Amino acid sequence: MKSPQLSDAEWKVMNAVWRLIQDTEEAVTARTVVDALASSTGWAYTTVKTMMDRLVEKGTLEADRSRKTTRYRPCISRSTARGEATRGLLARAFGGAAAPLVHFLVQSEPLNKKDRDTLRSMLAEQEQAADATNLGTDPDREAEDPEEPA
Amino acid sequence: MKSPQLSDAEWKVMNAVWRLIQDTEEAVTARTVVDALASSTGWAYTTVKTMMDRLVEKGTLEADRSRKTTRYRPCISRSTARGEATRGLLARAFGGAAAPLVHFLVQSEPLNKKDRDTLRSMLAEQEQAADATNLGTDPDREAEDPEEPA
DNA sequence: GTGTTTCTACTACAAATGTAGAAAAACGTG
DNA sequence: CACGTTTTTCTACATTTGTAGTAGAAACAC
Repeated sequence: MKSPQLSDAEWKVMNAVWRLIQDTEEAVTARTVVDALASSTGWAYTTVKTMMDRLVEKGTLEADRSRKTTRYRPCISRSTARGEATRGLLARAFGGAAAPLVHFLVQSEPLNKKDRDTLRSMLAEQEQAADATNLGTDPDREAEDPEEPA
Repeated sequence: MKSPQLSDAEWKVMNAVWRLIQDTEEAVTARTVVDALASSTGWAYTTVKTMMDRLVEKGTLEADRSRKTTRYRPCISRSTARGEATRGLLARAFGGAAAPLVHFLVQSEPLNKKDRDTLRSMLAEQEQAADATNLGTDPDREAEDPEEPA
């Protein structure tokens, strides 16, 4: 079920596919992807084709061979892939806890006003959710602090 | 200068090294690391040793051969490594922009009260910094929104 | 239908990663 | 010092990733 983590080059391909699909609403050909990547990577047709076929094997892309030229479409959404990659990073580098990564990100890359506002309202919502859950509960105990496993 | 991205297994080793160093304040032997990883990975001595030596080649660990048994110590701090890994993820999967990842994280893993508070005060600080910078400036223009490159 | 352009399928091959065994070297100790 | 215990060094080997060439099949262009 869990698609394997994408490699660097695979991300480039997938990013192109997601973008193109979004633009055209249509499954894309390898050629389209090659062209889309040409300026940034300069990859040969066969290079991209090889990667796309490998991605099909991995279940990340799906190939539609019903027409003259094979069309590809993602099997997982960009956000799913992002989620998996993020969980991977969290697991590998942050002991699984999201908070340190959030802090790190906000620290290292100050957000602009819009993002700050969005974030604040997300926090407010969580505040509410927490309040609701914790009515009549030990007011100090809200969420454990997962520590890196030994 | 930029240490290469660490692989999964390498993160496990480095995590063990950072943890042990923190505990003991002393450069560690391969044996110590093997033992520390034994329960979670079951790796053979030579496996760990190989990885540690490769990490030395990569400049991630430093070997001190002045004593009978080689001692290793990290060449980069855990936070530096985390930063690099995070930048890698941002570049690969989020078009380089931190905000979407922050939102994603906060959404997918609600923060506890302490973390929320910390985060809010970080935001407040950035608010202030932004205000200070923007005195007498077009009040709408604060930070551009980097878009995924074509 | 013949030539030209494009695709597909295979194959290749080097570097990196994951995992470890074997043999040699060094250590510690009776 | 001879011997058992660790360490170190080398070597090995399967997989995955990055990158592409070739040859034959298909499709297109007239």
